[in-house]
Formats: sequence, structure tokens, C-alpha cells
Amino acid sequence: MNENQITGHPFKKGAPLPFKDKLKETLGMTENLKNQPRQLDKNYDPLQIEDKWYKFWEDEGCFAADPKAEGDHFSMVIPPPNVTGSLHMGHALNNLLQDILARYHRQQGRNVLWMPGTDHAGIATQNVVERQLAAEGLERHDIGRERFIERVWQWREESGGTIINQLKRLGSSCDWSRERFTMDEGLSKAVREVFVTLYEEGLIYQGDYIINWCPRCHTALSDLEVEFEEHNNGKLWDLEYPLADGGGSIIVSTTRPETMLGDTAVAVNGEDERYSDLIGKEVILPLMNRRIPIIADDYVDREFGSGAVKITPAHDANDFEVGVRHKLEIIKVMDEKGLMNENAGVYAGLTREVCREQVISDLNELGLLPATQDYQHNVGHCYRCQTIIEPYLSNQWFVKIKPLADRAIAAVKDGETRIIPKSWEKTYFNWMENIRDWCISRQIWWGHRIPAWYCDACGKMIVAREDPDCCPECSSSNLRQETDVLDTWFSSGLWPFSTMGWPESTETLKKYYPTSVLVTGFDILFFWVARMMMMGLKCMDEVPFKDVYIHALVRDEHGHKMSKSRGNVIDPLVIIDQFGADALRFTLAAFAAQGRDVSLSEARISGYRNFVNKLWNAARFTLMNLEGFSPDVAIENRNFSLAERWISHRLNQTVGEVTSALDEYRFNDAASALYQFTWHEFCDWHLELAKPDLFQREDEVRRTTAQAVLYRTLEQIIRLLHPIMPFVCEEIWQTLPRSAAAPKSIMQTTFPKVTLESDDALAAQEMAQVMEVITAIRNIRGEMNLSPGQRLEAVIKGSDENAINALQRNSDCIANLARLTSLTIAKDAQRPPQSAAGLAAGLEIFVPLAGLVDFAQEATRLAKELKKTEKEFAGVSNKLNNEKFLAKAPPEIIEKEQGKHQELEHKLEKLRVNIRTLEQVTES
RNA sequence: GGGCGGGUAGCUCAGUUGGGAGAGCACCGGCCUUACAAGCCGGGGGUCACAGGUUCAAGCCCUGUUCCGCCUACCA
Repeated sequence: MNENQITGHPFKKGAPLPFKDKLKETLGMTENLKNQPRQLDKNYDPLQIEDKWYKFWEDEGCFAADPKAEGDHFSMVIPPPNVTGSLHMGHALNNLLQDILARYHRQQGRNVLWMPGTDHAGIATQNVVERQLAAEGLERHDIGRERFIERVWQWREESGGTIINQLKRLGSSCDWSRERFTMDEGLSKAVREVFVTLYEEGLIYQGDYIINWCPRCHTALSDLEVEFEEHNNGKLWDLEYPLADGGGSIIVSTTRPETMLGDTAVAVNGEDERYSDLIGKEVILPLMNRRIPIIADDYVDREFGSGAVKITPAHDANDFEVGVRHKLEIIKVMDEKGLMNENAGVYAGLTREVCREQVISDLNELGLLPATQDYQHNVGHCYRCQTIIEPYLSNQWFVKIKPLADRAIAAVKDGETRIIPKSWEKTYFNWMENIRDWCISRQIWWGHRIPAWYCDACGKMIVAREDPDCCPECSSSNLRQETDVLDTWFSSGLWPFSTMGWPESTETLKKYYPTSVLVTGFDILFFWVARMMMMGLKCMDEVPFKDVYIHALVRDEHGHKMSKSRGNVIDPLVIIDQFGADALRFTLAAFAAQGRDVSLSEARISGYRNFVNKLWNAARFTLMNLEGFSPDVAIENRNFSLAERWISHRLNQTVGEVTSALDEYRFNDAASALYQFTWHEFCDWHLELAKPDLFQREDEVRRTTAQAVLYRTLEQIIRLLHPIMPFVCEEIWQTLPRSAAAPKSIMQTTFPKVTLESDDALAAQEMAQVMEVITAIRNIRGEMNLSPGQRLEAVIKGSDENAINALQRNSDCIANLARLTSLTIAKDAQRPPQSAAGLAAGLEIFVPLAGLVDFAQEATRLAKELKKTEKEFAGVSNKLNNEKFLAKAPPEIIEKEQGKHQELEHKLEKLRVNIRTLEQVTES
């Protein structure tokens, strides 16, 4: 049987060690297993169980929110992924963090709603279906609007569920029964309600302005949907415009010479003496031979270029403003596809790019191109298709945003909504305070059609909640609906309440709005978060969320952005197949420090996969040793061993750490506290310490106590880990024995709580001494290259009676973990001849090594230790010799330093003695 | 142009009111040890970007310099 084939793991496994399994058989382990409840396989295989438990949770209704349920509630709305999308690491991180919160708050007994759904992503989705049509040799206009929209819905039926299923593979515990889509009937109704209301209040208006036009998508875009990119191959051309009166010329500079065909003025600064006598005169626009005026406007910067600017009101936002101020003629020279139109004279029909070449060469021929220089400047690109954006004059719909923004600013300033990490508040304010009106109309077909109608008879425009049959003005039934649709983000802005049934006043809305937290990436802070704030305050009169948690980007292991072109994309689904969802989840959580990007690599995920396996094996060990155990037997009055008191104390502390970390969105702190405790305390120490108690058969009470503590600790660990690693924890939990009163799923267990009784500082202190001694002996073993199989003796002496007593009480543990045949602990113990020496817990430890090692090696080891200690001692001494330190530092710090000083002094003395003794041994 | 974040071990990064520099991975040595070689035990490794300052005490606070990211902006 080949394990690699079963698990699909592509890594090499160590060569099989057949005798090991034989060994277990001879020891009767397989025989023992028959008496046990259930056992786990040796290696954790996520593929075997993940789908099973996900289905179980869904079938049991574990994700369902109940607005009628009592108690505190906790609610979130998912940032709806594009319906066209498929899961990438950004989604994985975003949804993981939400899922951790949802599962955590459920365990805290809260009534949780996590509202899922998808976004119709107007332009992106339209592009996808257009590409499909193109493959069939068709354009959308060939089949018409209605059939095109049908095609989009059909496509959505077929593949719109993809991303939802991928979210499920990750483990997302959304209430899927409530799944919404921004184009759903209910949400569409909300959109229309908001549009009409804002229109009626004068907050939506229609008008001719310069907007960002994508000639390829064939639509207007909002300012946010334009991505600026530095072009360093740009040029700045000087153009010479002759004066109409023949008295010379004026030079203007431009990066876009093709727009000169639409120039209707040349502007200079009114204060600029160089041009004062030209103001009011006219120039002849070359190539077009049109007379245009020279005007004065403050907009012109005298320092830049020649100090004169060509004005093209139809193709530049600033020029448009100038044009309005000076009532200039507006001439469009391009059409909606980015081709030059009839106003461009002989250039009509050329593309923008070709026209530019032609204009340059024609001007050059006329001698009107005095200079050209290389020039770096920013060029806007369409965020969906990267085509260069054209500032374009057209009739569009806008939201007057200032009044909405003011409230959204106030809500954050007043603390109604907290932005976490707080550093993002500044960005939020900065954007909100400088916000400009929002262009919401799009000239595409897929989206919410604007509820406005034009009467062909009398020209009246009607904006209405219900489709009108006839014109209220002239009763004509000759009505045409506006063909534009709304910006997708208009409907996304309503998401926190539209998904809950608004504008109806539903129970869900009453219970769960405002939501507790929104978890999202900073890339959509303006696009989405800011707009939800504005819309929520406007429509609900209340903020949409109390907290906004902004997480970082997922990058590759070197901090580079993942991109297809770079080839460094890590596909979460491939990772889930390979390592399991829990490993991916834990990795992301462990790296999700606030305000810092997540650097991800397969190696890291495989590292955390090892952690999953470690947990798995700890559970496996526990199960192997629970023979005869029942979770319902009370153990409160038993005598606990030091190890048991200590692990309970540490578990209790870990509960506290994890709880406060999750309450404060410090996901990485929660993950590392659990990692540290589970692996390096529970597995490395407690399991080893518990073994003798579990394996012996003489003292039944001791054995069952050890079982109970082991069981309890593990069971609490998997509850704590459940929000981060739900699958493996459920599998373990379901395999462990449970009391009859236990719920059906670990999802429904309560999150462990910090208890006063478990606090046991004494045990912690004593355990620290034991661990220190064990480590010291192991250190000698390690540095001397003595194999673990080599049994040793040890002698411990010292004047600290408390420490001696503590170690004597725990001598079995020490002997066991340090692998000793005998251990002598006494105040007046003798140093054995030819022994290695160590210091721990203020005591001296000797390990007789006669005949075992080369003592020169021991001398080196001690010399190293001495050097280290001397350095440390010098540091502390310096401090204590500093009078200012003694005068000004708080007493507890001074006391601490003094204690340290004494301890180190003692240690140095012992070390020196040991080195001398060793020298004598070696000499003799 | 404006703003924000960052520079800590070979790599990726933690470091919560200033008080003994940490983790994971990588590396070196030892190891089949009655859960786990996806493991166990031990170990080495840092002028906390640079320069000043405040302080008894600075990775942390202040000033400046430098390098790297990101966001934002209508300079033709």
C-alpha cells in the first residue's frame, strides 16, 4: 500500500521502518486497541473528513441565524465576491477571518448571523459574457439588450455558484439559506427605492460633465475606477498657434496633441505680463483653421512651459471648467469608441493613437512644432480592462456626495464606527473630506437600470418607484426608459441592509442591523466601506457596522504581490487539496498581524500542516490511553500531580490570551498562543510527564486522574482551536468520548472561560524549576554527544531548601524525562569524581561521565558557559554601580537587578570551581 | 506634490503604556524514545537601517538622514 497515493501528498516520506510496527505488535499494543472506543489513523488526512463535516454542519443547521433567538447577537455581512470570480488568497484570508469570528462568537453563546452572497459586478461580468459572444463571432448589439441579459443570467446560473462552493471548501460558516445576489428582486427594489429617494431630495442629478470614459468598455467610470500609472515614455509637445492678426504666434504645450482639433481657446494667466497685450486677441488654430480667442484664467500656471495653455473643453476636466467660466464653445472631436469624429475634419475615423501621429507630423510639416521633450506623466487606465481612459464630455447621472460624506465622517469621529487598525482612519477622513460627486451611470447592459423615463411627446423626465404607464404631464404612453444602468457599487453600498430585507422592516433587520463588524481589505475602503457608511446612515439613520476591521494583502514569500504575470500565485484550492483547509487557515491566521501584509509560501503552509498533524497525534495518543475512562466522572476532589496543576494553570492562561486576542482582532496572537501551548507545553511536556501515570496499573486513581486531565486539556484545546481549524477539531472531538449531555458538534460547545480556581502560580513556579533541571541535564547530554539511549546518573546539591524539596517531590519526573538511572538530590550531596556540571534553579547538577566522554569537551562546554555568564554579570554590575540608576529607577527594578546580580555571582563561582575541579581530574 | 506604513537572526516576521532581544522556517550536532521522522533532544546565529537627542535606562519616545513599499492628486 502506498500512502502517498492515498493522501495525494507529493512529498517524500522517510523510508518505512517496518520493525517499528512489529515492535508495537510484540508489545501488545494492537491487542490493547481492541478495548478502546475509537482510534485515529497515524497521519491526518484532511481529504477524508473535510467534506463530511461541512455537510454535517449544514445539515444540522449549525450556520443558521435565528432572529427570534434570545441573547447577544453578532452579525457580519460578507464582502460579496464577484459572481464571475473564483477564490484567490485574498478571498481566503478575508473569509477566514470572518469565519474565525463567526465560530468564536457562536461558541461565546452569541446569536450569530453571517450573511453571504455575491455581487453582480456589472462591467466585469458583462466583459465575460461579451468574450463568450466574441468566440461565437457575435457582439452584444447583434443579439440585443434583452437576449444579452438573458445570456448573462444563464451564465450566472451555470458558474455563479463556483465561488460559493469554494468558500465552503475553506470552511466558511455563512448562513447559506440567506444567500443574496445584488441583482435579486429584493435587492433591486432597495436600489430603486434609494435612487428615487435621493433623486427626490435633490441628491441625485443628471447633467453634462467631463467623466472618465473607457472607449473599450464603452461606458463612464467613477473617479475611483480609474487607475493611474506612470508613463515614462510620454512626450510633451510644444505647438505654435499663429495670431490671427499676423503679429506673431503663441506657444502651448500638451501631452495630448490630438485634442488640439477640439481647442476652442488658448488661456494665459491674467497676471502674466508676457501675454497681457494678447488677451482678447485671437489665434488661428492650425490644421482646423479656426479662429479661437486668447483668454485669461487663474487656472494657468505661469511657471509651467510657455505659460499658455490650449483649452479643449470637451476632452479635459480642467479645460471644461475653464470653458464654463468663459462660455467657450465645446467641440467633441472623438466618439464613444475613441475614434475621431466628423468634427476632426480630415482626421475623422482615425483612432486616438493614429490621429496623434498624424497631427504631429502635419504640424511638423507646417513648421508649427518648435519643440518636443520626453515627459513622465500619469495616465489613467480602466480598472477592468486597462484601456487608457478618455476624459469625455457626456450626459451622466451623479450623486451629490458632500452631505452624505459629512455624516459618514462624523460617525467615525464620534466613535459610532471604529476603524481597526486605527491608522486607516486618517486615510478614510482624507478621502471623505476631499470627495467629489459620484458618477453612477454606466452605459452597459448588465446592472440595475436607472428608473427614469423620458416622454417622447412632451420631453418630460419621470423618476419613479413603479414603472409608469403614461406621462403624468401629457398622458402620452410614448415613454422610453433610460438605458443606463447603475454603478455596481451603488447596490453594494446598500448591502448591509438590503440583504436583510430593507426597505421592508424585517425581524432580521431589527435584530442584526447595525452589524457588529465588517471585515475587509483596504483596497475597497473607498469603493465599498465609505459608500456603505454613507448609504447606511442615509437610509437606516444608523451606521452599518460598529467596527471595520481592515486586513492586509496576501503576498508571496518575498513580499511581492501575487500576480499571474509574475507566476507567483498560490491557489487556495490547490493548497486545500494538498495540505487541507485547516493548514491553510492556521497559516493565514498565524501571519495575519494587524497592519501588515501576509507573506505566504507553500513551505510555510506545510509547516503549519505539521502542526495539524501534531495535534492529531496528541489526540491519537490520548485516545490510546483512555481505556476505561468516562468523561462524566468528576475528578475535582482528586490529588493532582504537579504536571497536572501546571498544565491546567497554563491552559487557563492560554484561554485568557486567546480570548483577548480574538476580542481585539489579533488573530496572529491567538494562533501563536495556541501553537505554543499545544505543541511546546501540552505535547512536549505534559504528555511526556503523564506517560508514567497512564502506563502504570498499580494506582487506579492516579491513572484515571491522569486520563481525566489529559482528556480535559485536549478537549479544551480543540474547542479553542475550533474557530481557526474547524475540520480537524471536529473530527477529533467526534472521536473522543463525550458525555451524554454534549451537543452534536464542537461548533455548539462553549468557548473555554478563564477560571480563578485554575490559577496556580505555585505550580507554575515549581514546574519551572523542574523543567530547568531537566533541560540542564539534557544540555549536558546534548553537548557531550551522548545518545538518548545512554542512561545517566545525576546528583543535585544546593543550599536552597525549597528548591531541593520541590525537586525531591518530582524526582521521578526528572529521572524519567532526563533519562536517568538514578538521581540523588540532597543539600549536602557529594560531587562525584569525573562528572560534568551544570547549574539550574540555583542548584548544582553533576552528571558522572567517567569513561563516557572526553573531558576536554566538557572543559570547552564550561568555558563557553563561563564566558556567557561573565558577560551577563558585567552588564548587571554596571547597572548597579551606576548611582543615578540606584537613585532614579523604581525600587522593584533595582531589586530585580540585585537578585539577578546575586544569582549570577553564585553561578560564576560554581562554574569556576567546576572548571578547576575538571582541570585537576584531567591532570591526574 | 501630499499622506501612510516599513527597515529587528540566513529568510518571513512578532515585540501592547521604555526596565533581562523572540517565533516559525532554514542551519549545525545527536536520536526509532510504548502519539507523531509531517517527529524528539540539544545548539549556533542579531551594532534592532544610519546619525543625533531625551532618560538612571531606548528596538520602543523626539529630531534629522537614507532606502523600500503602498495610497492619493486636475499642473497642460
